[in-house]
Amino acid sequence: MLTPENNSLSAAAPGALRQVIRTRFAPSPTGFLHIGGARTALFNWLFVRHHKGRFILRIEDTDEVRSTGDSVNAILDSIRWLDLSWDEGPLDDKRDSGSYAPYYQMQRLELYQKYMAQLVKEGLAYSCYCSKEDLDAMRRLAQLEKRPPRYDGRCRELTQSRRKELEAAGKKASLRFKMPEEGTTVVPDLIRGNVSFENKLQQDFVIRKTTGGPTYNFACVIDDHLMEISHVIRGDEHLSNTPSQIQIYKALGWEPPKFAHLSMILGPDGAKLSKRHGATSVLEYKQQGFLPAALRNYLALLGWSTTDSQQLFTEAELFERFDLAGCQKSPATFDPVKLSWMNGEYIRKMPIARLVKEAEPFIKAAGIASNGGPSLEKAVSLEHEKYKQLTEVPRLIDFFYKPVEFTPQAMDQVLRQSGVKRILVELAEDLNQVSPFTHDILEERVRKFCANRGLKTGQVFHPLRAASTGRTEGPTLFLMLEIMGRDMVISRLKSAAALLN
RNA sequence: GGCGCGUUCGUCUAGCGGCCUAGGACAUCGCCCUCUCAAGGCGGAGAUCACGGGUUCAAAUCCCGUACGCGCCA
Repeated sequence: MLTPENNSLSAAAPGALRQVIRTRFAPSPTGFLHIGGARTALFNWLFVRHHKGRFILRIEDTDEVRSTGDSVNAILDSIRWLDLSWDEGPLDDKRDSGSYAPYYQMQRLELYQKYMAQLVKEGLAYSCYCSKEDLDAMRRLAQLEKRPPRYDGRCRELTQSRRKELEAAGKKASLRFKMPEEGTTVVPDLIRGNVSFENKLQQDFVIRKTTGGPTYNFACVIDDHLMEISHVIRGDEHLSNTPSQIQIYKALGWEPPKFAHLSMILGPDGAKLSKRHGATSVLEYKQQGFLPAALRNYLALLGWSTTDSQQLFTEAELFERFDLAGCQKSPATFDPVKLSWMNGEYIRKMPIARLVKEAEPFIKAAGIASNGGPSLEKAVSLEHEKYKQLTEVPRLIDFFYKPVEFTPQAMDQVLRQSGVKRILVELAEDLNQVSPFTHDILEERVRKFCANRGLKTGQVFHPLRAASTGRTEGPTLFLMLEIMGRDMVISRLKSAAALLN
């Protein structure tokens, strides 16, 4: 049971602590966490880490039909994977719930009701008995008369007795907020400057649905205030809602937080990024072998930049350099190619042991078992500079662990060339004498092999690679042979030779 | 439809009145390195700063309008 008394907030004076930077990410659990949401969460998080404030996670689950527990889990998993640690929010084994709990809106209904009652009492909100049909008719008429379709305020002045009648007739009521009819509401936005809206063009918006639940615009205000959010950093799509919210703050005698509206993320065709553009869920990026740090770095650059256009940032640099002033007003197009490049940069900088650890799930999923072959560390390190995504690791090392499969190019362009069979047979014999079987000795030996026969190095190197890996591309040859080991190399040379006539 | 926001290389962006013959990054092209593929190094191409008017000695930068895109309301 939540009452103002046991809500610890009543002890803390709202507004008094505003110098503490507090931001929040408030997703609706109606699906997975998508890239746009992740970017919003990231900016809130970076802003807070820069200012040494607190990052709050709040679940806006008041849409009873569309909200699901699975979505909550998917979103929390995504945020955890991205490592955007929240300081307060849904309980988690190691996180403090904070003193502003609960963080699920459905558990805060009594709080909303309290402030709804206050507004009604002060004459700032009123019951509206219009049915969906009434409202539809109103809209159609407005369209016919070429007026903007907005609620005409007809229930504002209902008499007590009329109200009773309607209620007796079983009419369900929503609660509407009385918007001021004159003046303008200015939204001071940290990214866009002052944006003003004329009050007479706004409408008396619903704050409580007929089902009894609060609407987004209302719950959001109550929570942001009670949770002492200092900066509301959210997507552009909420800018038009902000004047309504500011009026609620005013009606309740509260000081609004600072606002910052982030530009949207678009797909390659200029439309808002969505499923038809490919992967939009954060978890899909995990599956595709992106590293959280790389995704964070890439996302940070979508709509934010420094004056020197720095591209790669350590986490500490991001904390230090991030600010709202560097945020872009215009929307940004998501570029998977650049993300991929950046991920490659992160992989290259990663110590090999760490890379192996990160890549292991992908290696296992590809059916590669490391027993019976070289160590994964050795195999993976050979192509360290080549991976852009973790998903590429298995197919660049699998020939160490699986039977050789010859690509058409390896067959046609290399192995089936004349004289190759003989080279392979002789090479197998020659390399069998090599000791120790190390890359420098091997290289010396093979070069000598070429010189003795008057062959160009390429005439031998390429067949050697094709025979031992089945491919025309791969890691640096002699180091690869060393790691493969004498037995495997010799036997592969022999069986490749046997394959040729 | 009304209101709001936006518009610099294909993409992300620097730029906040003279430093801009517009800088960086990804992508692209060429060369070098080289046993292949990468990585790396060097270099090139790529933006009439959406368009049209102003203001100013001077505008990508300030003001107004138009177009287009997007968002919100329904």
